Amino acid sequence: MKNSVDIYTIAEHAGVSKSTVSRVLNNKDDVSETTREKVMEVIKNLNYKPNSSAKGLASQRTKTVGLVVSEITNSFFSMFVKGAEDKAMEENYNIMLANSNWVVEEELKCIRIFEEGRVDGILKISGGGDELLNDYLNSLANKEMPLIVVDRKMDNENIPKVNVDNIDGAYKGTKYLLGLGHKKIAFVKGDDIAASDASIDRVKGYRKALADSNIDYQVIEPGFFDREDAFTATENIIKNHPDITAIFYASDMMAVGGLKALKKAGLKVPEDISVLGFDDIELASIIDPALSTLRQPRYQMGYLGMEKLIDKLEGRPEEVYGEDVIFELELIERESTGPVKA
Amino acid sequence: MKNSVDIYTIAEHAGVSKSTVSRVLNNKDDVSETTREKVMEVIKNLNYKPNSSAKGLASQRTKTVGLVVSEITNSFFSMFVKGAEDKAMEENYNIMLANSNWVVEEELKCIRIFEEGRVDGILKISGGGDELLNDYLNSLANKEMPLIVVDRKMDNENIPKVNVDNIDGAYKGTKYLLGLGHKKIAFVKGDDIAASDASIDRVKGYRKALADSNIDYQVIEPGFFDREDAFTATENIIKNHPDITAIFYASDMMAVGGLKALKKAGLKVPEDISVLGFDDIELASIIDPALSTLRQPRYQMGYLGMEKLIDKLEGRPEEVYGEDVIFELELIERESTGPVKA
DNA sequence: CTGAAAGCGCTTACAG
DNA sequence: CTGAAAGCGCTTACAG
Repeated sequence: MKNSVDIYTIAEHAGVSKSTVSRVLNNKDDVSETTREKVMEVIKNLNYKPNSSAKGLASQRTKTVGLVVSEITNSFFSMFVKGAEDKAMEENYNIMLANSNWVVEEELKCIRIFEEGRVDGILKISGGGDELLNDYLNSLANKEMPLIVVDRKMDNENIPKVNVDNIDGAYKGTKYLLGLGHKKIAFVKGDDIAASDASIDRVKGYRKALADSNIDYQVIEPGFFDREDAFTATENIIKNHPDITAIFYASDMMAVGGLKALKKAGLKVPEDISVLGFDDIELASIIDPALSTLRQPRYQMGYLGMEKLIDKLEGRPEEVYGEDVIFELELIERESTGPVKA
Repeated sequence: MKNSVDIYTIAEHAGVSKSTVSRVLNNKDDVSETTREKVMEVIKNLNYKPNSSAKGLASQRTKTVGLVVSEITNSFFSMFVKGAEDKAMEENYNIMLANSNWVVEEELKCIRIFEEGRVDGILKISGGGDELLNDYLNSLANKEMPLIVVDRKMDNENIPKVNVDNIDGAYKGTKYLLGLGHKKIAFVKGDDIAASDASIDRVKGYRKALADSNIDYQVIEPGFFDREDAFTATENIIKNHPDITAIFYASDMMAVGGLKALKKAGLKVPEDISVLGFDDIELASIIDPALSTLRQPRYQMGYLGMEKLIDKLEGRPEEVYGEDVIFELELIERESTGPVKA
């Protein structure tokens, strides 16, 4: 069962000891230039590939991180993954992928497997707001396993977070609509129970902006972050509040459902009614009319989350990764919003 | 540097030897029921987690497979990943993810890392048609590393493949349009150089269907599998061939670009012109009008690819995984196609 | 059904 | 700057 070419083979061919080979492999600086070159040449000639299990066992580090995502099929999430992946590649870390499909049990299962020394740390992206899971994550973080959480609130100071300011984002969006002259603005919220208080915070931002402008009028319909539910929510809104001139959706996907309902009702966007989304998913710029929205820098968030994790794993000072980072949402104006009708 | 609780700790507490602990851990059948229970209990009590590096080193197997994808952000590809992931989970295999971003060098880099004993086998999804890469894959397959290729042609009998019958799919689509009474059908092809001969084969299918129906009329425009290029291609088609009544796009994403061009030109779909896509990406059913298309069973393809790989890794008989599997495309009728105008 | 022993391929103090 | 030796935490014939 012996591997054909291992570190010992290299040592023999180069006329040195295994220790020395290991040193050049790991770029230790206390090796003479001539030995290093000699060893490198043998490595190249014999096409030697270090065995990562052996390395992992001996060094107690695997140079791989675990990535937990709720749903990789959704480009909203895969954009985080891509950012994280790119950073990992840069730093020569590998990624172990776990797709939880929104199922808490699966998420736990994945994390447990990660704990089997397969992984030096874990990057968790979004995910449900389950209590059981939270407890587990907390216990993890307080123990030995480095953990970073992206796109999600967590009440644990030991877990560095990368997130977005949802209150401010919704505030900004509402203010923008107000600035366009809209006075009757409906809000289609997501799912109150869902992850990261995203929907709750967005509702807060909407309300705050209205209050700051002394506007009493407010209509909030639940769309559950679902396209079809948002379709229904939109039908309800235009039926019950025909005087409304703008609808702000807590996600682009819901806005897309809304657009369809509006079209069905014969309402033109943005001439008759303005539509504002949230997230800036790829679809937002593809759909017709292109959606105005609040952009969430998902690639950067994933990238930064991975950067923090690796900083931690590499033992860099806590100042560089310990602080939470909260990104702002950027307003993207496209075709679905316009000034209120005179 | 010793781990607090290892197999030896368990052995001590249970009053047995490490060998026995290892046996129950690996579900060997030659352990008495009483010892097994005793050991299991200790394992549970001490919350023991086996160290996968040690396991990997000793057993020469990591129970993880490498997944190479071109672009995880694209839901077309992530659907394969999800299928593969689900199957891996079922079989208790882990997934190491590598996103090549379409860059051949990165793809090679990923595969090389996988070779460092991190991975028992590789599942390659789509990807470019580079010669260098092909050679490398061939050399891999002929050596020790199990490899399965999904959504891609490869001239190597030692590499089991899971693919789709593109010629037949395009044939079917064209026949469908013909059946609707269309006689002047344009085809927007993809990228001749791209992976898997997908575009080339689809063009073949289109031509074959026309030939079988004794129709000489044929118009082929390149759209490079790109939305914007397809937009331009569509403008060219309607300008140069105003008598055309249907356009068949080699991908849904191109069809979406086409829809936009058609709308801009004031043409109604499907009243004035029918539009048929290829792939059945999520967007196809979201867009308005919903796209008729040929469905590629990506989830199943990913799932089956992983199944084959694991069958191979588990040493199951070659009959169960050695054969290539070619799926048919399924015609999905939605709103963008209709009978030709009288 | 169970244990002792060798070994998987590396890293890492320690000594020189 | 380099080598010998111990050790990382498992698995796996081998023997009984």
